[in-house]
Amino acid sequence: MDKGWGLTLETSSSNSDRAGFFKSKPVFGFNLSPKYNAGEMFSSSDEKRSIVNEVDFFSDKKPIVKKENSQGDNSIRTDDQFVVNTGLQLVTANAGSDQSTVDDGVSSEVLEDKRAKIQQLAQLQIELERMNSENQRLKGMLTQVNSSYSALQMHLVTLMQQQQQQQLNSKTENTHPHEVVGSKTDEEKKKENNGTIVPRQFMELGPSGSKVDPMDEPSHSHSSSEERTLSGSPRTNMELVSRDKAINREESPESESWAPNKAPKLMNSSSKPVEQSTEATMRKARVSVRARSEAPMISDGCQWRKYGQKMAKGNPCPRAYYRCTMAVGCPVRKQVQRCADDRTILITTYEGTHNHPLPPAAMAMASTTSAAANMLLSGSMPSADGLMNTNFLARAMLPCSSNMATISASAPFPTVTLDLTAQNPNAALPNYHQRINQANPHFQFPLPAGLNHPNFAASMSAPQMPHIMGQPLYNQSKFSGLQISQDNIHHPSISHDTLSAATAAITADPNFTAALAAAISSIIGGSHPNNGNSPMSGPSSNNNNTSSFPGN
DNA sequence: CGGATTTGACCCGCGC
DNA sequence: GCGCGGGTCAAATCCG
Repeated sequence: MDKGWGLTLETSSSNSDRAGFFKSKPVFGFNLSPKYNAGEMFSSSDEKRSIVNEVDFFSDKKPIVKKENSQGDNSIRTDDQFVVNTGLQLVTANAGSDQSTVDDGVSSEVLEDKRAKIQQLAQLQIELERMNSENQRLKGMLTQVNSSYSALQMHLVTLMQQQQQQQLNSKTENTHPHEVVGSKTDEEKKKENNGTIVPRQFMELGPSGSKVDPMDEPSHSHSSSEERTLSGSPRTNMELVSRDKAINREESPESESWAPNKAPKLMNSSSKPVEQSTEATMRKARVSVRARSEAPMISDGCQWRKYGQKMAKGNPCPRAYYRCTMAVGCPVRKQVQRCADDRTILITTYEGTHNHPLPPAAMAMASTTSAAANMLLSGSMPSADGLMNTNFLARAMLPCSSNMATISASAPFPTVTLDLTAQNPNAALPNYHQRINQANPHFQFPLPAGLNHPNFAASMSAPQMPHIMGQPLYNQSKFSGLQISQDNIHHPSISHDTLSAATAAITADPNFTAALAAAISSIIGGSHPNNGNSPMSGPSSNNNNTSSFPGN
């Protein structure tokens, strides 16, 4: 008979090393299921004894005590996740009372010993209750802090944007009060500026937003471009300016050829200048998703039309270009390319914001990319601010995440990279990707040991992004065939509720930082796999499983 | 026949 | 100025 009283807590999960303190379910490696079948916590014995069959450690109610003959090991099994091996051979809680059946052969010493053990058990029970309540309290505090933090961040970003806009407006008025909009070509502008490119502000919000976005109206591209060169923003970013020109070029024909409904938008532009300008800058921000998939394209709920394919330098796999066709003139595009080093990895880069209602299937992804773009805009403030804002995002995510998302706020495209492919991004990073990022100035966030991205800008983690994206990454049979190895998912069990909460958080919150942080927090809370009934499973007409995928 | 895809050409920015 | 590379266009082609 094992009289050892060492309380061994065996956990079959690694959750305990992952801030379990703040999780709703597992606390200290326990799954706080109200019912603990303690029938197995008693060692086998030939002796009949009254045993505690059920112990409700965490309920307000007293543990349920049943008299029952039972045999078992010394462990407490909890919802098939954790096993608490008590090493105890417990007898009834009121051992020695009339209701207990004690073997007459047991000595008084043994009885006292048992009483002591029972007291210890009770103390443990109380302690667990205390910890549970404390866990709940801390969890609530964390939630509150997160929300407050997000609100503060948003407020700060808004203030900075307003301030920037004020500066922009004042400078525009003071330095070029009589410029005629739309009267000069880019070439003329270059000549006027001695061929130099005048830096401009990344964001153009506020009253000056009455400027027409070049991507919305080709005929205004020059004027808009000119106004940008006149902006005289304190920010000196040649790349952004250059990129803007490229965008002007790209968008103008696009608007002519496949965006006939841009005219109404243009007419609204005067009434909603901010939206217009924001969309223009959205065009620059990108969200890149790296995921294992043998399908030609991950299904994200939107309809895409392929408009080009190019061989990219440094990657034998061609890069395919898609644009959203769910609405005429939708500016959203995406690039799909297989990783050069590991062709099972599919790199999908989203750019832009949808200008149309989205089906539920596409909401999560679209909101995420849109919000990411928003976030990156805030991270594109003048250098110090940009750094700070980007740190906001990472810091918002880091408390609950570990390693797999990257912010590259540097030009030419500020990009958020979500790596869903491996636990160790160092191993997963393709050289191609590294090359891209090596060219960029970057900074890095502190991450758990061994999980940093040495070549990425700001790293943060989102191995749970499949769920954040509302994408049925576990279900490849239905649409995309997207393969996410469970080995590569830190939290292989994500509940549908969690998914919903995460998706809702993102779709409801235009701010990527807050939304993503909330989503990750929610996901870290743990649960079980989505069975593939994700909203992402909606029909996507032409976007999937074609044989034309680059690299296939 | 209409829509989607393919693919060569083209444009533009950038670096040398 | 020239070449390279990324991105897009659009005619040709494919496909249901």
